[in-house]
Amino acid sequence: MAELDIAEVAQRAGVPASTLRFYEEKGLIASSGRRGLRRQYDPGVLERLALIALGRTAGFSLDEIARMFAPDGQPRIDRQMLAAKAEELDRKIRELDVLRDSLRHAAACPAPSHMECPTFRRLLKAAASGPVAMPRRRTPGPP
Amino acid sequence: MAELDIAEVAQRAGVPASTLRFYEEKGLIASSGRRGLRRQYDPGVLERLALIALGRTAGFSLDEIARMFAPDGQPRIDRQMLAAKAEELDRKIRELDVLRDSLRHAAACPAPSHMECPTFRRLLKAAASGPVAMPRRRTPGPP
DNA sequence: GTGCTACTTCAAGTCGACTTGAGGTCAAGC
DNA sequence: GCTTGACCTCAAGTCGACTTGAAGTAGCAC
Repeated sequence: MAELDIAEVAQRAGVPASTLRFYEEKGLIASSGRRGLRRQYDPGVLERLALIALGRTAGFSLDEIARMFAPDGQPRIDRQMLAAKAEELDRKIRELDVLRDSLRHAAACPAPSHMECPTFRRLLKAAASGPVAMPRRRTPGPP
Repeated sequence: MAELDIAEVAQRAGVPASTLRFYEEKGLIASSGRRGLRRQYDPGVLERLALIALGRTAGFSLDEIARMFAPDGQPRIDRQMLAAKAEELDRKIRELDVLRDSLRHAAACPAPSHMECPTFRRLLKAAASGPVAMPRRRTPGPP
């Protein structure tokens, strides 16, 4: 039989079981049944979890991802949305490119203080005028 | 006289006054005095706020940024830290590059369902094996 | 001197994605 | 049959960066 125990899904998908329960509560995944208390999953859940991980990586929220599944569970991904996200990502990448180069310069800059480095000052001006949203990192941390 | 009122600093720096108070509480900025109750700022605070914005953009936390100022208020930025952040940023950029390209492909892909597109499936596998931390957006929102 | 209004303080609330803790249950091994 | 341990539920907590709300106050115009 092909049913997977929650522990196995957790292990294979690389997420804690608590996350699986949380996703279920949010309607992102479904368990195919129970053995006693324990959730059993259809192997297809792994693909679905991969899809969720992908969506998260692309910057979609869990709610947005939830909307990407048709009621029957089939992914129903709006191509326009993907294209829009790709463009958004592209803009962000460009910004990060500039930032990375500037950081590198600042790191290598021979000016005695960063405030005396023209490149650094230019960076500052840019930062002052065009703030970019930047992230927190996901740090699940140890038990 | 060159003192700026909190409202003016807020306006010029493009952040709400509440943020300035919050930053002060965190020790990131300091007001130069008061006129009555109202905070007055030295114009240098604008540069400092730009520095903070820059740091945020680069992915530093407020606490990390706080540590980038010497007790005398002068920025004291560790070049090694900058270089490390630049490398971190570079890795992230590469990941996002791949992701963007894949999203674009998926958006343009002629397969009837995404699950039948080989590129999409490859993407999925990658997402499943190497999860990437991705951000929340800063959405200050309307009053 | 009175009002208006933009500031002030301080505590508490928000957002998203989970995690943690307390107390309970059950399949399996001995 | 009893223990063990991994799962269960449900509520509450966490993290970071702020925002919001209530209640108070001072500078300025009149």
